[in-house]
Amino acid sequence: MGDARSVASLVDAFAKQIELTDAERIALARLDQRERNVRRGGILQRERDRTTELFVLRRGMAMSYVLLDDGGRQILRFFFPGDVMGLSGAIYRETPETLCAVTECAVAPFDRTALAQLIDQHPRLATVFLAINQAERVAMTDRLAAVGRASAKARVGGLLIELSQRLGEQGSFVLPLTQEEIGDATGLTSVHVNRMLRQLEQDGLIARDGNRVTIRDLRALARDSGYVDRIMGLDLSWLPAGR
Amino acid sequence: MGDARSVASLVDAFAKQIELTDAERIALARLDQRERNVRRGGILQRERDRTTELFVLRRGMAMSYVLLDDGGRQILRFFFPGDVMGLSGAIYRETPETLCAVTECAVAPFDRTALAQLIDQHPRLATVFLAINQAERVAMTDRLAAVGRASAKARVGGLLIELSQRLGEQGSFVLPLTQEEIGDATGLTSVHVNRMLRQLEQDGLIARDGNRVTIRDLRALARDSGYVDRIMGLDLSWLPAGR
DNA sequence: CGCAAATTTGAACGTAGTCAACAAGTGTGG
DNA sequence: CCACACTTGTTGACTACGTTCAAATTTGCG
Repeated sequence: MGDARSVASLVDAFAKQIELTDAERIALARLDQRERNVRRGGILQRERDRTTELFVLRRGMAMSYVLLDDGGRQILRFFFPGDVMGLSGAIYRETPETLCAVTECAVAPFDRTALAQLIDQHPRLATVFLAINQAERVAMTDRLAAVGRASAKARVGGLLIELSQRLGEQGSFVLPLTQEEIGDATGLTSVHVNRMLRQLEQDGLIARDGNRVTIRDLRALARDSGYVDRIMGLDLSWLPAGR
Repeated sequence: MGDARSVASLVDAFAKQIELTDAERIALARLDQRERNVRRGGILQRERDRTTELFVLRRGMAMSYVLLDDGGRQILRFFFPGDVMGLSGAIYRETPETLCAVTECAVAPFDRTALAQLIDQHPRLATVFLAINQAERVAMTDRLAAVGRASAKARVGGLLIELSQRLGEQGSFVLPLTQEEIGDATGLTSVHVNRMLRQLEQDGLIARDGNRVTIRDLRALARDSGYVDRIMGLDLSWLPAGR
């Protein structure tokens, strides 16, 4: 919910969905008062940890993943400023997934009891939370469909589009992931990711210069990748008035 | 969240997570008063529909899926009695996924405004909703990891375990899915699903008699499939008192 | 500068997909 | 009650996409 070089608070993220009352703004702001910096590769919480902490990502880019028994890992999603991280850790006795900083990050940690208190006092925000959560589930749905059915080229192309929407301008951005990480997110080997990247380049769909990627033909890339844009807005008009 | 031949209400499902107050029970019961029967294959809501309706599944088994541009489809999840269906349709202007009855079903429809009202009056239930939702996201996460990395045999094996937990006793159940549907859920072709089923049978991991499947060696099947049991309970001890 | 990580390329292999044909089961209408 | 159509399941031969293994090259960092 904002671009990775920018800074976004929880208030910003929620304000994009509904008109917040002053009391709601104050309550949300209380959740991200503290700030902690995390360096590239830093682990915020590890699979199987017992933790009750959640985070708002303020600056940078993070990801969540699970380790597979064969030693590999599956990257589940990427986080951008304004996103809440670690909700699943808060509701399970043991965290099911690892949270890790992709780039240097700033996060605002808060405890799940603060979340409970927020919901108790501002029920409408609970619904927004629920909606945002559901939107993330839908996004994961798209990933599942892509990983299940799409060709390697389409999967890589789709990921590039997603990243360019989040952290680029005019389709140009610095790729913060290694090819191995792209593979772990798309279910491919790093070798094959490499081949697909060069093929996309050769097809004229993207250009690369070092770590900088430029989408040259978004239309064609989106078509080839079966990319679905879910930014087309939630509809939260049915919520009751805020407190 | 019970077995598919049984009947479960929303109250049952929530009561498994927390101690409900009388007022909460009444409020939840109000959501599933009406009952509608749906025949096998019936569509509850179609992708791109504009609907504001949610459902509690009372009896039977249902599924959600998205259609892919190449004509295929990806089955996203299966629903069992006590599960809430259609939340994503309620928060998006257009439903992102189709809801379809796998077996003959009984559902209780309610409008999203009723959900908003519930949350407003019983904020604690909102948190439970959020938690259940998150648990579903985690389950989808496991699917993503499986589809992304696991072998065909492991994917099919994992699905069989999941189904046997939900609708079987002693690892024996009537498979309500065609092999094509299993393929659409696991990202495989029906032909290959067939091969994997017979291979699992030949390995002595399962037995088949018509549509009845019996898990012969759960231990080995779970190991080979990298099955993760997420039933190991949510931790909702941190919620405030109910109203 | 020197080392480790990341990228790039090639060749051989294997898993799963495709195409095709047939068998078995199911429901429908004559 | 049977004939027919249609869906579902089963099997074989061939294909192709992506993996594996290995090695060379480049990049970035201490």
